[in-house]
Amino acid sequence: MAYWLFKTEPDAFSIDDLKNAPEQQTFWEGIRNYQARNFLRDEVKVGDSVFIYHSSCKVPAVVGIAKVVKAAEPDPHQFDLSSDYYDAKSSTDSPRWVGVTLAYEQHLRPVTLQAIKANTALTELALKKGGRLSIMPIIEPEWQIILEMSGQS
DNA sequence: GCCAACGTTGGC
DNA sequence: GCCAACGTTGGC
Repeated sequence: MAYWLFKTEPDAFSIDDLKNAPEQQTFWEGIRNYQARNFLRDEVKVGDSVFIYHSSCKVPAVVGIAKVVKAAEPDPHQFDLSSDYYDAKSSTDSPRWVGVTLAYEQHLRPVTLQAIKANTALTELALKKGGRLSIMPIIEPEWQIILEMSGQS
């Protein structure tokens, strides 16, 4: 059982989109970064908990929680010529990119990047290090701290 | 829209 | 396999 933070641009796909999706689930598509891919493929497991983080928006923040309901499988967009995520160097024999399926759990009172940066108890969080990673691990104590910061625990 | 930080690419 | 150039990300 592990904890993760997934970034998303709310203009493209927000926590509300996840909540409103069929069965409140979505295939987390379009990860095109090797480090993030390796996490998805090797370490993200069914049952893991995920903070949804909104980036590239007015108030970057952790806005909710989702659960992993399906382990990594090939991202079909990499084979779709008409997709922005198309990758000519990937093949169906050995797909380069994968995605997992997430299920909506709950909204949180947003925990802003500003607040996260200001919290000296959060020392390990990759977000603080200006990481551009779209998927990053969170250690359990820091997951709890962020939960408490949102007023839930 | 700027810019810093980081990842990826490609020449050698 | 190094490293410079280039592209992308994402906060401000």
